[in-house]
Amino acid sequence: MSGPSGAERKPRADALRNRELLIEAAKAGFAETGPDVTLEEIARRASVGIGTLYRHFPTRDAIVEAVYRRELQQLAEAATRLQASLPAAEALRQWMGVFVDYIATKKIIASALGSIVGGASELYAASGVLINGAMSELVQGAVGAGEIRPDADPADLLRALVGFTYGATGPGWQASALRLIDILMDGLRPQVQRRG
Amino acid sequence: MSGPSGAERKPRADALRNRELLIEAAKAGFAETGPDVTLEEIARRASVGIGTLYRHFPTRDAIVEAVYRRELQQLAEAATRLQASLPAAEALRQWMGVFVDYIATKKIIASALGSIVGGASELYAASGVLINGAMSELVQGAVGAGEIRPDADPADLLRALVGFTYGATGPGWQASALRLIDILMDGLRPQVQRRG
DNA sequence: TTATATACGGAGGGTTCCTCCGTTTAGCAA
DNA sequence: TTGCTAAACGGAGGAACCCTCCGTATATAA
Repeated sequence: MSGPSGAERKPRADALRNRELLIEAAKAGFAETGPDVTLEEIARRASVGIGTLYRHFPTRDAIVEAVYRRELQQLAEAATRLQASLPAAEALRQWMGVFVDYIATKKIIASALGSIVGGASELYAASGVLINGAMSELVQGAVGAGEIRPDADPADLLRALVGFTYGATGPGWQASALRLIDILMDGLRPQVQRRG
Repeated sequence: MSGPSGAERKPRADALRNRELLIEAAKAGFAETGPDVTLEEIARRASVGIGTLYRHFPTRDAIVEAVYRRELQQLAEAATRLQASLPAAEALRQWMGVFVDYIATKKIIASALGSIVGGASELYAASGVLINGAMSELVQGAVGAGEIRPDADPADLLRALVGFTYGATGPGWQASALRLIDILMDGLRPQVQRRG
């Protein structure tokens, strides 16, 4: 399935089509039913057999990753746009707000997000690179501009940001997350002879 | 099982004993095997039948809550002690550090912690009161002493703190959480005519 | 058109959760 | 101490979900 290289054939059209149906079905299933939607339900929504689902995605995590890699691509692109149009620290702040809005809108599964950011799993490496890279760019820009403290670690901040979205089910979580971003940004201001 | 009130009998000694065995077995099972330890395994460890486990704890969440209510009691008590011996903002900082250490040592299950703090579920109401109460006391003390900004919301800070422990499996998560607490505390300092 | 590799669907088995019912046992009253 | 009965027990069996394997279908290349 990696393209025609020598003796290999290109994937059949029906397989490509079914894979796409499964990703769309999974995306809808997670959004409507939640993280515990059964794989049988996803297969049913895609009008394919359960064996087909497993053939394309050997584990539940595999289909989760496929669904969210696309979503996270858009977040990474937002970072680039914000950086091009705003002062560095303000771009960082705005991006974090976009992140929170995005999580709220797309209802990304908490455990998947943790794995994507944690980076311990090979499966989520591609998604992890996108989102970790975006945060790194933003932080480096703000540090370079002298707008946030130089000891700010992008990985720390991404963990915090993901943590602010954690439990994204309560009624006021979004407003709470945005308030926390404000406090965090205040804490990131360059220190003026505080504690050495 | 709520004590002798009128015609009701007090619980039998064997039931009380088995309930205790189940809680201890669950605690050990979560710590050794992780959040996915089977209920059959917990029953086996406690040397009781699976029906007995269900009789005492109708759902997995019920036994999780019972295990962790005790753990969280100790965290709540730590807040009281720290408040009695340290300046207000320093007590808050230290308590958050103790919280992180506690999560690391006891390996509290992330989803349970989220539910305890979120407060949406009746099941976790007792545990939630403990931990939300502790944070409220600490924040009120620090606000009253003029050591942190008056708009600091205890529920926000608790969400942040829990979020910092999220994904508490990576190699450097603990140090990262402690760094984030530092940044958060910096952000909580009373504002000096910054943004109005 | 033919041959063959790719891809399919779903039956069946494994695991875990959960209930129900026959049996046991603890506690209370006489 | 004895008898009664409600509380509590254990585990068999069924449901739900995950996962694999194999007979069949189908897309693609020659």
